[in-house]
Amino acid sequence: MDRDSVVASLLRRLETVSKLDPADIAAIRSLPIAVRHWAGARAIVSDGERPSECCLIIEGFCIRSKSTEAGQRQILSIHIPGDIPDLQSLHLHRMDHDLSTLVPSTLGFISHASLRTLTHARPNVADALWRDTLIDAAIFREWIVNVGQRPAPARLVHIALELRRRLLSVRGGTEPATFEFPLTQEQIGEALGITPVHANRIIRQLREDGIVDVSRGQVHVLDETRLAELAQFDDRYLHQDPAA
Amino acid sequence: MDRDSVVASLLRRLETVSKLDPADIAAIRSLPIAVRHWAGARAIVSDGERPSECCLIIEGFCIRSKSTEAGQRQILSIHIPGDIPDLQSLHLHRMDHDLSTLVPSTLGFISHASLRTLTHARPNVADALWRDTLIDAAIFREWIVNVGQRPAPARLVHIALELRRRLLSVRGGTEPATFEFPLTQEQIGEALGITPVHANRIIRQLREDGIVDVSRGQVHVLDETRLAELAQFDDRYLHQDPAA
DNA sequence: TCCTATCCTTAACCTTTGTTTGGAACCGGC
DNA sequence: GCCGGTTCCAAACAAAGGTTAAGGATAGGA
Repeated sequence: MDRDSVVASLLRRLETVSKLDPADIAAIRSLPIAVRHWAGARAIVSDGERPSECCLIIEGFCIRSKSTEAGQRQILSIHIPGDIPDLQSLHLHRMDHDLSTLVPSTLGFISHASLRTLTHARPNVADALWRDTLIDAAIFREWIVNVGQRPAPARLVHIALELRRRLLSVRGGTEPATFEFPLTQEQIGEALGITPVHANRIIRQLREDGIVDVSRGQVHVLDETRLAELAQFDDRYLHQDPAA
Repeated sequence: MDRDSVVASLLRRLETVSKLDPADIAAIRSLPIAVRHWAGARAIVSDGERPSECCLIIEGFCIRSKSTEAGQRQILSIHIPGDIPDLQSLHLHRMDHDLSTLVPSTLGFISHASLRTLTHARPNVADALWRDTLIDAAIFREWIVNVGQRPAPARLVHIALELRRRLLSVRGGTEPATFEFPLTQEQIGEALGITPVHANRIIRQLREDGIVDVSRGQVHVLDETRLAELAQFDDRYLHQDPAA
């Protein structure tokens, strides 16, 4: 993967979310990024560690998760190319959760030192990155609502629609009827706060009802109208318009 | 309330969480803050609005919450003096949730303009405030785990212990057996993702079991050992040590 | 080709939580 | 001292989700 397309994914992301002037863009372009390939289902950084770099997803999917003492795991967020899922480690030095790949992925590592130099030199870039972490937090808030208030089927379709919406900033175009959703039923359960058995139940139900088919790492929307009605998905919390 | 003690609550908070040099502190001290009093259970900023200032809690308690179309409300966080619960509005211009008082409170309003000037002039202060919003996000992550994975009684004691721990940075001293917890049972339900009836059930159960007594806006710890065992509370996610 | 591991699927049964409802206690205002 | 609204308390029943257990599909490796 060449350098330009590596930075491109990051820039596309920051620009869908913030306004940057040419000098800012040039400064971001000159960030040193170490590209590495990762297998699927592997830890990138783990709870308790003190990383000295942040991880840009260039290709693939990652998740953040947190485990209780009782051994249960909660998935906190799903990440796509262009995301820097552990940007918070720049200021929160000790990890309080895990970051790992979902599928084989290409990752770009950027040292905290170079990011700190950049943000101190260019307040505009600092603001853009800060804003990025704030959107991250906005998504966490929506997930609290999701897990706390919605019944399990609505929970599932809500995170699916969120992912589809966010993928637009990478894949471009309009919202597709079929898109990648590389979670096993067990992982779906971990994201929704339900058991894998119950995840299976609701997936089957949604399929039988002709609303949506979640299988083999993909989502196929069967009935867009009833899906929207069930999910109550409003993308405002994603703050994707830099002007707004 | 005099100016010094107003800024003091903010400084105490930022300093328990970040390192600031004398020039930074002086700059923060010179921020214009408009002090206003608010009744209990009143909105401060609402979902959809575009505030032009941030709100520092000087005295009292506030909550952030989000409502679904179905009319259910989820409480997202509880805030105490020294917190700036809507600091995110500095970069996320449109509110995606509500902020309101829980009890009569004294609030200090700081304009976005003056905050932006300050953060651009002093990258150190920007980092401290950024870090503050990142801790906010870390708490959201823990709440996702709380609502997603823990049974209802553990959920309740977990947020109670979190509040007690955070109150230390305001009240000082060591963790008290009795502390303020100004939520009605209905609000407790909204924070835990359960109905008020079920909130009542588990509160009663915890009291009968001699673990903790939650009543009249207060928490009385009856058995510290069994409480810790039930809550599995580990304060690492609060990132209260600036050095760590 | 078989073997193995992972994932998906299903069923029966049990526990937790939601629903509905009603009453008691408390509190501020008159 | 009474009154209307909260808040708290409680019981009976219903629904959602968890547990356990087991068989079946799929895919990659030997």
